[in-house]
Amino acid sequence: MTELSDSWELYKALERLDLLQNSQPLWWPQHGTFEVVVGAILTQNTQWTRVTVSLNNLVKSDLMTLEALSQIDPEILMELIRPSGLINAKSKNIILLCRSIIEEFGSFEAFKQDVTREWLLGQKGVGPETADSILCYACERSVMVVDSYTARLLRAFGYEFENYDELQEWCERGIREHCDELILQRMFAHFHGMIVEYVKSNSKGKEVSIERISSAP
DNA sequence: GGCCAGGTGTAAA
DNA sequence: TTTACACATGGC
Repeated sequence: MTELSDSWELYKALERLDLLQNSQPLWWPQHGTFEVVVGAILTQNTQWTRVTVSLNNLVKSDLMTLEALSQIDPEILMELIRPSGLINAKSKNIILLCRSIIEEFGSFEAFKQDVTREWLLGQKGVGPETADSILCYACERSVMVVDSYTARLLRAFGYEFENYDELQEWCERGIREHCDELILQRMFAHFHGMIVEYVKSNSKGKEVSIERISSAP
C-alpha cells in the first residue's frame, strides 16, 4: 500500500505494527492528569526525554500541582525546567496558564470538565497543538492532536494540507466514520501516539520512510 | 559543527 | 497576509 484512501486505513496499518507496546495504553504518560498540561508546554520544540527530566524535577520538589505552580517564583521554575530549554518563555507561560485556570475554573477537575479549545488558544504560549494535546490527553476529549510528524508522514503518502486544522480534520474524519463516539477519544489518543512513534523510528533527517507501513500484511 | 526536537510569538516584507 | 527568525537546551 503506497496510497491511502482515508485515515482509517493508516490507523489500521499502524496498529498492525504494534508500535505502542512499550508505552502506556493511551501513549501520553500520566494521561488524564494535571501533569499533562505542564508536559504539553514543556515539550514544545523539545525532545520528550528532556521533558521527562523537568517533569521529574517538579514531582520530586512536590510542585506538580496547579496551586503550587500558580504561585512559584519564575526563577525557581526556570531552574527546574532548564533541561527542556526555552526556559524563559515556558516558565512564564506555565505560571500564567496555571493562574488563569484557577481564576477561570477554580480547580483542575473543573477545568477538565469545562475548558474549551477557544479558551486554551487564548492563553499565551498555547497554540493549536498544545491546546489539542491538553484537550485529548489531559481532559480526555475526543480531539486528535496532529503535528509536524503527522504532516511529514502524510506527505510521504502524497498528501499536502493547507494548515493545522485541515490536517486534523482529515485525520479525524476517517476515524469518526468507522468508530462509535464512545471510543473516539481513545482512538485519537492512540492514533497520534502511533504516528509519533512510527515517524521517530522510521526517518532519516526529515525524510519519512513508509516502507514498513506499505509492506504490512 | 550542524541539525533536530511530541511549537509559538513576533517582526519584517 | 505570509514568511522568517528567535527562543534554550542537549543528543547525535
